[in-house]
Amino acid sequence: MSQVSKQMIKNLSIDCVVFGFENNKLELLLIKRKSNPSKDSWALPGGFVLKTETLDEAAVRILEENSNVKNIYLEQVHTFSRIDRFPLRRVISVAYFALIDPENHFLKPGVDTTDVKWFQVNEKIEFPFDHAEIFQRALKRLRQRVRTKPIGFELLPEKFSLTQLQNLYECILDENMDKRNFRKRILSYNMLIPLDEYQEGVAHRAARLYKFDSKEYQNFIDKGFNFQL
Amino acid sequence: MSQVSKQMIKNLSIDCVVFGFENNKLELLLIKRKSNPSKDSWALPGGFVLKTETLDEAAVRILEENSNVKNIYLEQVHTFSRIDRFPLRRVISVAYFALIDPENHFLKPGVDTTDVKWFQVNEKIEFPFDHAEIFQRALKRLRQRVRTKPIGFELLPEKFSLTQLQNLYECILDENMDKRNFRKRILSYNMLIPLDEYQEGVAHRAARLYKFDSKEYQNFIDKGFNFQL
DNA sequence: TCAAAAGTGTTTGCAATACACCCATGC
DNA sequence: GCATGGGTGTATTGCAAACACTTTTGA
Repeated sequence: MSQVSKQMIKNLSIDCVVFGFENNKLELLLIKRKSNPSKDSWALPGGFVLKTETLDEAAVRILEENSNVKNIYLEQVHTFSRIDRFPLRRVISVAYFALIDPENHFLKPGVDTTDVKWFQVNEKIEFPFDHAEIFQRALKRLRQRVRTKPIGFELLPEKFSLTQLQNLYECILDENMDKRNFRKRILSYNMLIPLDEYQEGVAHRAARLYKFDSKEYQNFIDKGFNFQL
Repeated sequence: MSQVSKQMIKNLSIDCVVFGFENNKLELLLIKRKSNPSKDSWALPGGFVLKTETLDEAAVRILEENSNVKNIYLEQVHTFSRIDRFPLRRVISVAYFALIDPENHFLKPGVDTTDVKWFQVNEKIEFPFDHAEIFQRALKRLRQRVRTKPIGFELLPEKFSLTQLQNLYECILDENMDKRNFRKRILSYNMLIPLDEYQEGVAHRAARLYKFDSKEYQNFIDKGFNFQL
């Protein structure tokens, strides 16, 4: 521990806003803090940057240490610097955001964590510190992202129905979309590969499943597009 | 100086990417460094954050101290953290960007600065440290900004012609636009107030001058729009 | 009268929207 | 056979794009 703290940059931390999608709801990954300040409250996974790593590297490490979530892409959002944002001393925090499929990640509390859990984004969450602000900022980024880059690959299971994808968009943007127009648009990108597989065990006509064409998907990540409603 | 350095957060700095528009060219404000490292090279105005200020406050202070440019709006862009980005020790730097009208700001070198000057963005600039990367990131942000929010108020004189405004857009995006379509589009926002004033002393038909309707301008800043070509 | 930039409208095509009914499945 | 969600096509509208000539002014 003394060795670890020697390497830490004590005034610089990372907070991770990790979004998931499950049961047709947008979710957020939170950890329960083992120690003070704000012991026992549910907070964004976070920690201090080490002298030997970049911020991107720190974000990946910290998320894994807190929650066991690994091998994901984290993107820097904003750096928060309110003077009293952390009660013990001046700490500036760099926020990262990520999208993952909850099904694919086994959660395990880390060293300074007593629990890790998914929360629905639309339930009221009492955040400690300035985490409410950080979360809002990340959500805003997500909403902007969904309009300009394809999304879903990271949030959905490998095989999914168009309705699932539409639900994801509707959850993120918090608005309803026309089914026919949505399908027309999303299929026109040629980013989805229709499979010869269908939903099973549902009490209605089974939906066709699709997967992403990762080449085309990547292509649109690079080029961007303009997805309206 | 010892008092000042006591207050400094020595591992956290700000770098400012300040854009201007003059003679139909997009410009960048650089300072000439008085001391090592990279003494005498032209660099982004920067400095260290104080313990008593937020990042936004630091950016404003640092830009003024470096260049005398004041009373402007600076927006956070990204935080840079390459481990060897600063040669003397580990320093993380938060980049800010701003848009100003060069005519409205009298430049004056600051304490650690021997000179301040506008450079054209399309000339090759040899940046020290990771300033090339920071600059590129800010330019990208500017290009994205120009598509989604009105721009120009901060970069142009109070009264300007539509051609000037179009030139600004063309410089930022580095592409040519159709004059009629540009005018149609920009006027349709009802963001410009036509004046009963015209260019003077030009060897051709004098262009009508306009100014921004600051209420509508602000409205579009808040709502955003989608400006294509 | 010439050069140089200002100013102005119309047509065309594509893409966004709105909209309603039949289909397959499990119970 | 009914409830549940899956799946499909067309007509309309509005916006983006392409495009060329006349006007004004100073030199």
